[in-house]
Amino acid sequence: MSGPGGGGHGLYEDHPAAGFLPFDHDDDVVGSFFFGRSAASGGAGAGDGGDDGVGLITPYSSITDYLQGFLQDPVYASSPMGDAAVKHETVVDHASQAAATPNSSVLSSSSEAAGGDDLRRCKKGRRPEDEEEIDDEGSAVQSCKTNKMKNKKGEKKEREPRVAFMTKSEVDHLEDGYRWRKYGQKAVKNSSYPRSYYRCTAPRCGVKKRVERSEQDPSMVITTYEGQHTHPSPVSYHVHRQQQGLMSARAVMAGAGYPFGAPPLLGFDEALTTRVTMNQQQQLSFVPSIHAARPTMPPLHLYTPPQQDLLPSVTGSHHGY
DNA sequence: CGCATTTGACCGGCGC
DNA sequence: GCGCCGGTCAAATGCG
Repeated sequence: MSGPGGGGHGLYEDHPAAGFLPFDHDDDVVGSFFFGRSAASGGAGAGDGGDDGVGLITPYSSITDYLQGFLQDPVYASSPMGDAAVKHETVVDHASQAAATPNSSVLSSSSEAAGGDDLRRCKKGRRPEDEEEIDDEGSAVQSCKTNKMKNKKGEKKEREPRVAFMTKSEVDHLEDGYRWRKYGQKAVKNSSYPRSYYRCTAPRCGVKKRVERSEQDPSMVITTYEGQHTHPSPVSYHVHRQQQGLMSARAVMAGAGYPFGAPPLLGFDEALTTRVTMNQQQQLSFVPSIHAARPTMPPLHLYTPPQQDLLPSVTGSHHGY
């Protein structure tokens, strides 16, 4: 295979662009950027000035919230980067709201709030010819990677907005309320941990996510979402099976004036608690937030729900719903 | 049996 | 131009 596996220059240690990293290009950067920033600056994005590319997103209580909120939020979707080819990165520290989401943080980037979710499914490789596929909705789908990477004018294709979460977890694949199918795994450079590739199993939903462990802190899982779900989270079904704990948690969110309304779903949080429930021994190492790891994170405008037991006891099946 | 995962191969982008 | 590397495909395999 082409698996590089080891060696190389330390992206994590000394990425040249510490202040502003082209997030959309290499997710190794996620870790690098994140830690670099947190360690280097209390603000101003660790960098050579002028770079206000790094901002703080407010209040999302979970990955699910991001998936359904951030990616659709016009404010961030159309984003400050305007038409420039510049990428915009955003950081949210979910650890600050430890109670609600004990240990996840977020990075995000969008290269242009491009929505095109029709760039999926590209029969690359053994494809004998460059045929064009028609997807279920009748729209032409570029069927090869070449086309996927470039638009008709030969320009580089714009990547879909991406959001990365760092979560302290012992399991790699965090439940977030959606169903995912793993379609690949690769060893990544400068990391002893492989990166797994998942795609949403829902028909016509081109959302992908990548999961990898932080080389610097193996207890941290970096989950990068790309794209936007075109369907509601199947976890809603699961929610119905929840005890009031979770439901009340949602109520709290709503009642507290949650900026985008109560999170449609609490899939991720749910997953967290689910996992804890499933494997008690994980609980001890799972709970501590990443606060300790990143003490210099600036204060964020984070939503902190009126405290209650936001971690309902959940009887979880391991599946998303 | 159907679906998910594993895994080696392949392709394109990009840096040198 | 070449090689490295990330990303994806798809056959094989595993599992419920």
